[in-house]
Amino acid sequence: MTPAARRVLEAAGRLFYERGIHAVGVDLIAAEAGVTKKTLYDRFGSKEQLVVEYLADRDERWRAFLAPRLAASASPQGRVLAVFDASRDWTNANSPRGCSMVNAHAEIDDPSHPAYALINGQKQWMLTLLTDLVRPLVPATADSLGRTLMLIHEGALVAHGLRIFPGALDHAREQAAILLAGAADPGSAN
Amino acid sequence: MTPAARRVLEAAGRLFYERGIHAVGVDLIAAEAGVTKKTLYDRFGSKEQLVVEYLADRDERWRAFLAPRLAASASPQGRVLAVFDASRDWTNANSPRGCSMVNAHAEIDDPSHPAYALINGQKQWMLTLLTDLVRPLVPATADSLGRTLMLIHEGALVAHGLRIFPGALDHAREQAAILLAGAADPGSAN
DNA sequence: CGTCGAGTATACAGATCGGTTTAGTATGGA
DNA sequence: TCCATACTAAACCGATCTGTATACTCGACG
Repeated sequence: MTPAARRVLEAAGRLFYERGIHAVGVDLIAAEAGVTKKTLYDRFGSKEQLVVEYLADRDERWRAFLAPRLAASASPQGRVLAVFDASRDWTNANSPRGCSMVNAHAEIDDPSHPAYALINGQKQWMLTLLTDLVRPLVPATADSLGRTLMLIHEGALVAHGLRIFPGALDHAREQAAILLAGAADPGSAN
Repeated sequence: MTPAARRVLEAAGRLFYERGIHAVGVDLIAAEAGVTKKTLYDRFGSKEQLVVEYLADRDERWRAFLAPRLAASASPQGRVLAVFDASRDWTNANSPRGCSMVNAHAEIDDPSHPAYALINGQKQWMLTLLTDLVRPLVPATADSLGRTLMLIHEGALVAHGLRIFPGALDHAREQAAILLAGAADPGSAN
């Protein structure tokens, strides 16, 4: 990726996330990147493709942010909680307005849009991750617990983005810890 | 509200929800409503105001949908579960693409936009409702349990809208029931 | 009978949209 | 030296955007 392309992607990412995809025009992106529209179209071809690369880049950076924290956790419980810790730090630093995938989904109705598969894939990856992390703890009910953790996690991202109440991700982490403790205990419902 | 205004609001609500607010122009709304643009602007004044009335109307209809189900439940537990049941039926009938408030929020960056207060008010209303419903059960920890239920509920709406896994609202209801059962039990955490 | 509100039809305005085109500059490697 | 790549500058395209203006019809109501 050329330096100009990197600046375009940075500007597009910032503007798309803060103002919404349809609300941001390519002229503004080019201007903010200090680049002409010709360069933008030479590198990305279309606004649609730029949207796809924006989402792919954000997902990639999130996974790179999460990976070392997962690797640093020794226990399954610790790894699940590391996901919530990482989400808290990530949202505080990069996502005041909630999940970029969810927000982008709100603006894209066409399921054949190339961003659709990316958005769905990202959520499936998170669900699979959480489910796989709890499988050693609760082999029989890993799917159910994974889904519950997913709901709490997604709910916390929304609550954070809409400022429903402060500390949503901390609260989510607490509840996740309780669920994990209850799951480890044999006589528990789930 | 005149018949033409009602048709405009119906068309706007359908199109805004299905395609996104910025993706739908007033010309299309007027055409779908079988109305001229002049009539639309005579009744609503601006697209922004139409957006506000779209969200207000949807919120009003949701509350009207929920109210009798709450009234029909005798116990606090039953009323909380009635919220999840109502959400499941409502989303199946009206919200294949998730919460209209969350989706609208993704498209509105300006906190001074009149829709902002409406969106925030709707979420605060839901949080207060859930918290007040569990207060008789757990007077000391109602705020915490209300927030947890809110996270699960919002997460389920997102999971439903993004098709993360099927039956998200049923799963949310199950988990809510477990939380309520655990909360009623004295020796429990939370 | 007269008036007023609600509506249609249509043209228009100015801005912005995504995207293209033409022309030219600077750089670095074969 | 030659040539491809990366870029700037700026004009241009047709379409669409929100919003307005003009002129008219129709029915209800006093």
